[in-house]
Amino acid sequence: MNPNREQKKLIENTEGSFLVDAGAGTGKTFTVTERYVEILEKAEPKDIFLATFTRNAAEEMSERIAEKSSYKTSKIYNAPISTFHGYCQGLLERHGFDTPKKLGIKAEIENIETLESQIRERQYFDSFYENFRSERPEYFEYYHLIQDSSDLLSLLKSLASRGVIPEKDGWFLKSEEYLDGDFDTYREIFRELNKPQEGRNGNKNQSILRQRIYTIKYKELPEDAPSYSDIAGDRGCKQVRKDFMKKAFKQDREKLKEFIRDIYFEYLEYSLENSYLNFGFMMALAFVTLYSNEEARNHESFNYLMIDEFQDTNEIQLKISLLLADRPNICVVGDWKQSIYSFQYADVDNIRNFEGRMNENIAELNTGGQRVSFDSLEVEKIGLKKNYRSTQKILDAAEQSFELRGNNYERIEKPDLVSLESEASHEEVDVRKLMCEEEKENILRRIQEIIGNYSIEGEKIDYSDIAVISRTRSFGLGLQDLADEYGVPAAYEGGIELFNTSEAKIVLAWLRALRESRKGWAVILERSGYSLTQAERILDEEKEEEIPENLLGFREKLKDIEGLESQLRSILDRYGLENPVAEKIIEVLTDVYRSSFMTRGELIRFIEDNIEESEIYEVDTSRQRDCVKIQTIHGAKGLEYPVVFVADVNKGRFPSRNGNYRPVMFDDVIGLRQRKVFDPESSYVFDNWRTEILSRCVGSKYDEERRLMYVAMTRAEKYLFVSAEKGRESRFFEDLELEEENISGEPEKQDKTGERRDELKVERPESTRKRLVSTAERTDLDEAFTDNTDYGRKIHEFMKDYVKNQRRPESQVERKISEKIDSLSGEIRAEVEFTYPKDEVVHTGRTDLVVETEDKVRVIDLKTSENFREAHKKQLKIYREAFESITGKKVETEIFHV
DNA sequence: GAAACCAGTTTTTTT
DNA sequence: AACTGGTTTC
Repeated sequence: MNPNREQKKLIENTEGSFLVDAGAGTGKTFTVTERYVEILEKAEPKDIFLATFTRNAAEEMSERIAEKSSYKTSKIYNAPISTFHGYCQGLLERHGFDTPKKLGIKAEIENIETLESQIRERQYFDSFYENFRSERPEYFEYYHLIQDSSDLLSLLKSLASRGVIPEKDGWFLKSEEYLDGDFDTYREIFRELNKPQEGRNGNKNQSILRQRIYTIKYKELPEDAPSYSDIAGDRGCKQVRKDFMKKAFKQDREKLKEFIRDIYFEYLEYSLENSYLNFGFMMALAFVTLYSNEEARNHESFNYLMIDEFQDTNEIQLKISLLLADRPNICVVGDWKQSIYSFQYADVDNIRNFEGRMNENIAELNTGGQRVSFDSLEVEKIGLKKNYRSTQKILDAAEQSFELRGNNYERIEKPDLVSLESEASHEEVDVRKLMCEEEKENILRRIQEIIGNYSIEGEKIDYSDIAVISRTRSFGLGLQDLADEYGVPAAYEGGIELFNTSEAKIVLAWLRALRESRKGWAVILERSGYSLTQAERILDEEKEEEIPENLLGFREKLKDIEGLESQLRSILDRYGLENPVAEKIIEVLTDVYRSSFMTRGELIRFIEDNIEESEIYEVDTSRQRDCVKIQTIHGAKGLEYPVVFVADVNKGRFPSRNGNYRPVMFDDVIGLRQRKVFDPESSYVFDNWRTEILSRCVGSKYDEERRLMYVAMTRAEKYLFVSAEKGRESRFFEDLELEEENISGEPEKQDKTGERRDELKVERPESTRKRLVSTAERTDLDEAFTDNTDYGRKIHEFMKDYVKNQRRPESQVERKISEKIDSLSGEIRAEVEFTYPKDEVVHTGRTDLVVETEDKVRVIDLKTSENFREAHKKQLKIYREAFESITGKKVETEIFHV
C-alpha cells in the first residue's frame, strides 16, 4: 500500500505540530503507524508517546508498528503506546505519591484501585454523601434541590474532565474562572439568538431565543421573579428584552461554588483515603502531578507526541499532553465530524479549536514558571480527504447529516467541512431510504432479498457482509428476537443489561428463595403459571404446602448442590435457558462471588444493584459465523460493512430527545449554575428563571446526533439503507434527501439450518477494531469458544493436566500456558485448596498454581477475563494473606491472563 | 399568518 | 422537560 499525497506529507513531516483532519475511511491507522515507523529512524520507541482511545486500538497500533519496524516486538509492546487512562495510571504510580498534598489532602497515592464499575462508585459516593449531609447542615438548601446523588457525581466528573480541581481552601489554578463562565461569549450567543427572524415579505418574526423562552410561562417561579411578559415583552414583540441578557447572567453564585468545592474536595479526599479513583479523578491527579512536580515532568517527557481519535479527548487530556511534550512537536489526528462521546465528557472544541485551545492552556500553565517547554504552538493543518471505503453516493449522502434538523423549528447552517472523495474501486450501487409500517420485518425482508439477488463485483453477498445499526440498544435487541423468529441468522453485538434479562431474574428469584425469601417465591410461582394474586395469597398465608411439590423439591435439590456454578447451571437448565446470556450470567456471578469472597446476601445485593443501575455487560454472540451484525452506532464506530442499514430513524429515538436535565449544571460558557432555588420561607423549590434563560442560549443538542448520523452512514461501503417506520419518521429521516423505497412485505420464514453457507465470501477489509488476537489464534479460539465458561474450564483443566505431565499443548492458548509453567522453578502444584480463618470469617479457596521454593511462595491465578480486575486484586490479596499465614514464607501473587 | 395555547407522548450512547 | 401537532387568538 502506497500513501497518497496528503498521507505522505504527514508521514514525512515528523518535525513540528500538526492537526490532521482524518475523515472516515481515509487510512488513518495506516498513516499514523507509518509516521511512527518513520520517527523510529531517528528516535527510540520510548521517546514517542502515542495515545489512543481504546485499549484495543493501542494493541492494534503496537501490532502494526511491530510488523513494520525492525524493532523487537517486545520493545514496541513496552513503548508508551496506550490510552490516556492507562498511561496516567502508570504515571500516578511512579510519581503520584505526594500529589494529594499539593491540593491539601493528607492521603497518599499508593496501591490505588481504578474504579471502572459505575455501581461500586455509586455505592461509595452514596455512603460518602449521606455522611456529608449530616455533617454539613449549612448546605441544606442544596439537599432539597438535588434528589438524585448521581447528578452530583456526574457533575464532579465533568468538572474533573475540564481540569476544574478543588483545593482545601479554594480552587486549583484558574478553576474558579471556569466556574464563573465566559460572559463575552455568552453575550455574543445571546445577541445572535435574539435577532428577529426573517418572515414573509420582509416581515420580522420573533427571535429564536424568544420562541425558546416561551415555556418559562409554565415554570414555577418565586414571587419576585420577572414574568414571561417582563422578559419577552408583550404579544407581537420580536425579541427578548435586552437588559435580561445581563440580568440572567448576573447571579451570586458564591454559596453554590462553595458547596460544590466542599463536596468535590471531600469526596476526592474520601476516595483517596479508601484507595480508589474513578477515571476522571485519576486524570485530574495525573495533571496535578505533572503540573506541580518538576521531577515528574522531566522524567515523563517525550520528543514526539501523537494522539489518535483526538475528537474524543477532553480538556484535561489536552493539558496533560502539553506537560508531556518536550518541545512543540505534537501531532493530533481525528475527525470532529465523528465526535460522539460527549457523554463521556469528550469535548469537540479540542479539535475544532485546537490551536487556540493549546495556546490558551500554554499561557495558563506557564504563568509563574515554565512548565510547558515552549511558549506557543504553531499548528499546520493537514486534511486526509481520499476515502477508500465508500462509494461517492454514500459519502454525499452522509454529508447531508449536517443539514438535518432535529426538530421543526431548528435552523441550521451547514458547517465548514472537507468533503471526502471516494477512491473506492467498487461500482456505484444503492443508497435508499426505506419506509414501512413494520420496520423490523421490512429490514429482514430486505436482507433476504439482498442475500438472494445482490452481488458485489460478481460475488454474492453473505449475511456477514450486512450490518444493521441503530441509535439505541433496544431496537437492536428487538430486531435480534425477530430475526430469530424468522430464522434470519443475526447476532446482536455489544453490551446488554445483563441482569435485566429474564434469565437473570429467575436466577435472582431462586437465590432469594434459597434464603427463604418471599420475594423470590413470588417470581418463581408467577413463572410457573400462577397469577400474582394467587402467588401473594399463598405467600401471605404462609402456606408453604400450597407451593407445588416439584418447586419445593427443586429447592431441596439446589440446597444439596455444592458450588455456586453448579447451582446456577441447574437453575438455568430447569428453565431450558442455555444461551450466551445465561453463560455470561454464570461467568459474572461465579467470578465476582469467588474473587471478592462475598456472602450469598452480598451476591444478591450485587444483582439488585446491577438491575437498578442497568449495568451493561458485553455478551459475545458472534460465534455464529455467517450472520448479520446488529450494533449501536457507538458500537459500530471504526468498523465498516459492504451493506449497512441505519435503522430506527424514528421520532424520539434518532435523534434522541435526551433530557439533559440536571439540578446543578456546568457549561463552558455560562459556568456553574443551579436550575432550581430553594425558598426557606415556604420550604418550596422554585425554578430558577435566570438559568432557564441561560440554558436556552447554550448547547445545540442535535449537533452530536447529526455527527452520529454521519458516523452511521459512513460505515457503509456499497449499499446504504436508512430506515424508519411509516408515521413515526423523525425530522432527520424527513430531511434526508434520498431515493425512497416504499414496498411493504413480510420476510419469509427460513430454516436456520438452511443457511446458505456455500456462497462465496466477499473479502472484507480489515476492521479497525477487535483485533486482539491474530488470525492464527482466532481459529483456535473459535474452537475453544463454544462458550465462555466452558473455555475457562477447559483451560484450567489443561493447566492441571500439564502440571501433572499428562498432556501436551495443542492450541495457541495451551502453548502459552505450557510456556508459562515451563518458565517456573520450584515445586509446582495446581489447584491447591486452602482454608484460612480471618476475623470472624473462614475463607476457603482454590488457587490455580502455587510455586514453592525454599524462601518464598508464588501464587498464580489464571484469568480469562479482564472485566473484574479489581475483584481479582482483592482475591489475590486474600490468597497472599492466607498463604503467608499458612507457610510463613514471603508470598508473591500474580494474575496470568489467557 | 404568526403567536399563543393545549393536550398528549416519550425519555440514549459506554472507554 | 421538551417535544409534536393540533386549535384558537390576535
